[in-house]
Amino acid sequence: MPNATPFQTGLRQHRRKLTRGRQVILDIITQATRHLTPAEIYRQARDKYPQLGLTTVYRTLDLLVELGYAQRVHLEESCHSYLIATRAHGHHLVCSTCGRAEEFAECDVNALVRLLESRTGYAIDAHMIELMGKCPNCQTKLRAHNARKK
Amino acid sequence: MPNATPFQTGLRQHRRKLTRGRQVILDIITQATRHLTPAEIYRQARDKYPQLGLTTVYRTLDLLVELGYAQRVHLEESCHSYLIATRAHGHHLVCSTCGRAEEFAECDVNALVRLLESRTGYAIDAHMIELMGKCPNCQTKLRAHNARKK
DNA sequence: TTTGTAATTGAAAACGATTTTCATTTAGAA
DNA sequence: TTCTAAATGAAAATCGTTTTCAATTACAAA
Ligand SMILES: [Mn+2]
Ligand SMILES: [Mn+2]
Ligand SMILES: [Zn+2]
Ligand SMILES: [Zn+2]
Repeated sequence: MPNATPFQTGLRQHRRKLTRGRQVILDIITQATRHLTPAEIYRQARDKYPQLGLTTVYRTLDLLVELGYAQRVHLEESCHSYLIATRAHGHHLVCSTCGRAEEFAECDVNALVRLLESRTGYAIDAHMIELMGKCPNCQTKLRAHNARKK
Repeated sequence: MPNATPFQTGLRQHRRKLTRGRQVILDIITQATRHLTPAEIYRQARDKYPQLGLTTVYRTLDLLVELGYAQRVHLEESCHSYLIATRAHGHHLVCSTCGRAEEFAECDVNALVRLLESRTGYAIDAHMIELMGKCPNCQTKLRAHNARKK
């Protein structure tokens, strides 16, 4: 099997199949210079492959992320949770198990901002920094749970 | 008018009214140690104020964010756009006008992570960093547009 | 206190994004 | 070529959010 693409190889390793829809979708996000929503990808994909279903677009994007061929971008709008505001400029450290959150103000992005502005020409005016982990409580519970299981 | 709360004062300054629903919602997120979705807030609020509508919860949260009494947290799940993955560990600088994105790998969070781990006891295992700004193209267009308007 | 009015409300419907279901098709190993 | 697990598309269900609208309410002004 000569000339297998990395995508073909990756799929085979995970016992997944290469289909026309998957190839078309990967091609689209490969060529894009901007982030695309599932609906946008669906519209573009149907030009090349009209019978493609939107469901398959969602499933394929999940697969591409899982296999590392695509990544998600988080945008400002929609799908939020809310926390009381205690500082003007706050970022959060959120427990991925229970949702508990600690606020922090330290964020030293100036050096990074300057570097990227000169590299890309963008005028950077905002940033989003969030850290995820396990809170002390959840760590304790998890340890107890693991001990019991042993 | 003695003893006005900061919330009452803030509302009056913006010519908004203090209602029972608004007070209940602010109380809930004030007492919470975790982030809460609109649906979660709605459920809790109805214990204290059964006739409250979910619509009002959404409207109130927008208001609280606008006035600076609440802030939004972005979570891992739902509401994404997608980009091709070109690096194992990539963050993005996204143009807020056209959506164009540049990937970058520099992210120096180790010092921050250590500081916060010792301060909070969390075991930090992930982070989300995204920068927003205007790409060179959009800056040019914007400048041209402003010049024409003058 | 009463009045006037803009702000606010809740119910219902509309909306948009995402997921589930299920019968059918298909990629690719054997 | 055969066989089967994987994948598919259409439709319906589900979920979060917004819009609409007539009724209510907070509160400034009289
Ligand atoms: Mn910051
Ligand atoms: Mn990083
Ligand atoms: Zn926790
Ligand atoms: Zn742009």
